[in-house]
Amino acid sequence: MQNVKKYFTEGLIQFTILLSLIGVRVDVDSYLSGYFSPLLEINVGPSSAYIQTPFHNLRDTWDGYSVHPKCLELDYFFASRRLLDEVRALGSPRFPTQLNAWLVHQVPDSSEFQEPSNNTSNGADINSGLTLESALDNANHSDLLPEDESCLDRREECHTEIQEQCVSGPYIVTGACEDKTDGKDDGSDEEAEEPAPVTQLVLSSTLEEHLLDDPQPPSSLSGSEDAPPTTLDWSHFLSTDFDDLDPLVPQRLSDLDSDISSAISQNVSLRDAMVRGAGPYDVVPHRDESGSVTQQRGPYFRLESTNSSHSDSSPGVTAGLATLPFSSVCNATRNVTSDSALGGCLDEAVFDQINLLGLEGLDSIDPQLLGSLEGIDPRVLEDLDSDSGLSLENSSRGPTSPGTSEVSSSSSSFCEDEGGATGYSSEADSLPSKGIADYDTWSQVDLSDNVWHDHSYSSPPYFQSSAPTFSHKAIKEEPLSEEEYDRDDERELSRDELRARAMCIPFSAPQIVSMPVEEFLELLEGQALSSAQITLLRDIRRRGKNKLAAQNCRKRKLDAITGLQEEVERLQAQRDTLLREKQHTAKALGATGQRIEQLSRDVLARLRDDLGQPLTPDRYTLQCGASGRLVVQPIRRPVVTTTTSSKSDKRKKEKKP
DNA sequence: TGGCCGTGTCATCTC
DNA sequence: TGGAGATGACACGGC
Repeated sequence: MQNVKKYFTEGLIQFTILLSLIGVRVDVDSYLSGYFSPLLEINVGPSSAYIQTPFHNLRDTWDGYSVHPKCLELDYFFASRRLLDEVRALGSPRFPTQLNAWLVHQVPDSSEFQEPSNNTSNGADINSGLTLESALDNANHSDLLPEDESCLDRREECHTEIQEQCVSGPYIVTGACEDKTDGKDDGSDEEAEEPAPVTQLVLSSTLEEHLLDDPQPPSSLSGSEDAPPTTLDWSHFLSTDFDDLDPLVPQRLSDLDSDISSAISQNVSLRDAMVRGAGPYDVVPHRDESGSVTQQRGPYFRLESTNSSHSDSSPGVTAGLATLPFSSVCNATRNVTSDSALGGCLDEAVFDQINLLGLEGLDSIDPQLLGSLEGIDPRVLEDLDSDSGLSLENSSRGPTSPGTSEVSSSSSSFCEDEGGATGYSSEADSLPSKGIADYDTWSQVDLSDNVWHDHSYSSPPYFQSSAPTFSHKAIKEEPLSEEEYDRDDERELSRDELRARAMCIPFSAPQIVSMPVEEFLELLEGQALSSAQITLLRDIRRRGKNKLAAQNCRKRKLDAITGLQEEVERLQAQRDTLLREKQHTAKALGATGQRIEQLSRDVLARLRDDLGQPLTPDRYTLQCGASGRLVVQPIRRPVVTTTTSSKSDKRKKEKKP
């Protein structure tokens, strides 16, 4: 029973859509007890959930029907979703048909590229039946004219898609691609080369077959003579209620033109078009004259903009309101069947979801990327945020570093950045991370790449042997090799080193500097040192730390200077840019002022006063009111009072008292 | 030989 | 209150 009901409803849906295509409106809601009510919504017009415009107010009373009195936004939105599911259940969506609709839609546009003779036989007839969009269509064509070979290439790609889809027709072939039309100029031989000749096309509707047999262009099917009453109602509606929509749509026709032109210029790819928000749908209102009243949802995305183009031709209004199908041609030619009609709605719904899926796919990528990034060392990621090597240095120092707690992060890391400039503590900090064993090597191994200063500290070899009781972690590192001992002996020792040696202090300067305060205090207390030795140890430690601090301070200073220089350059560039913009604005303002002045003169020259004399700019001026009205006003010259009169007045005033 | 630069060191301040 | 860091100022050596 469920299947029977399903088939019944499906057939009813198709029949309803077919009727709606020919202008007969059927309220399916009353038959389908609400479950298939979305069909009515689809028939009625665009979903306000998509358009986000107040046009649903008009839609509610459109054609005398009260569509959905409550919760229009959500209802339409979910209705579209339900319809999508239903159509999916009905069968596979026919995207090729929809694609052909797009291509057919391009027929009048490409007619500009065609020979006049082609227009007479193919797509030109489509244009012949158009009345509403003549001006807009011309604008589109004018926009298309400058299009170069890229557009042709796009059309060739489009043509390829047609062939691949194996669903094509004579109008599509001739209209979609210019090269194909050229081939038709040469003769009908080109058609033989078509991989999908017309006779081999499989069409899903009898009407389509009729169209194929009938050389008459698709638009003629829904010509003005056979236009259903609904189309007339629409025309009447559009012509009468348009002014009411004016405040709702402040955009101008030029905006629509630009949109349409852009949409046409990038028309070929269906995916692109769908992603772009169904831009080509804006173009479609051309086919409104065809009379098919299928409530395509084409204008959903662009309803706001299309409605704004209210001026003369009002094709945008046609499209926007309704719903008047962009694909009237395709509807008339191919999508007249229920499948096609559903496909018109379905395809958008499907592609909406595809777009959503695409976006969701992006979201789904992130975890993958994150997952792939999991294998990366977190420190590397931290480096990306680190503007300097300071934090890196801290992380690389490792727990075995004796100076981790003692030496500040900035100071120790700075020495690493400097390539081991002259900081012993820096070397002491960096050594463990580099696998260098002992602090005694700190001054020789790495530092001297760039700078080797005499003031650097080093501990003599005998310090190593003479400090067996020192429990610092650094001492546990690998001992110095004999070569390193020799080099340490050979190199010139600093003053503190010499003093330490002279006073038989059993610790190296790096050890003294890098060890924590607690250990240093324990060292002073537990080693039974003399006061001179303690003072020297404190001085060594103080000077060593101050050295690192000075290095850090200098580096920060350089960084600050560099940053300020960059800031200065950036601000100078910004200043130059602003100056250029100012000049351009001044030029534009001057040109506009001159143009306004010229226009004022022209207007005044055409006007006459009461005496029949032409108005001169010296006496009259044009004022533009807030309402946009242009008013001619006489120039009021200020009364010039001479100095003598003012003086006389003063005298009079003085005499009066 | 004087200037520049890098570095170490001191004095001072702040935390 | 002492330690540590920051910083200006100075000295020194190398180029």
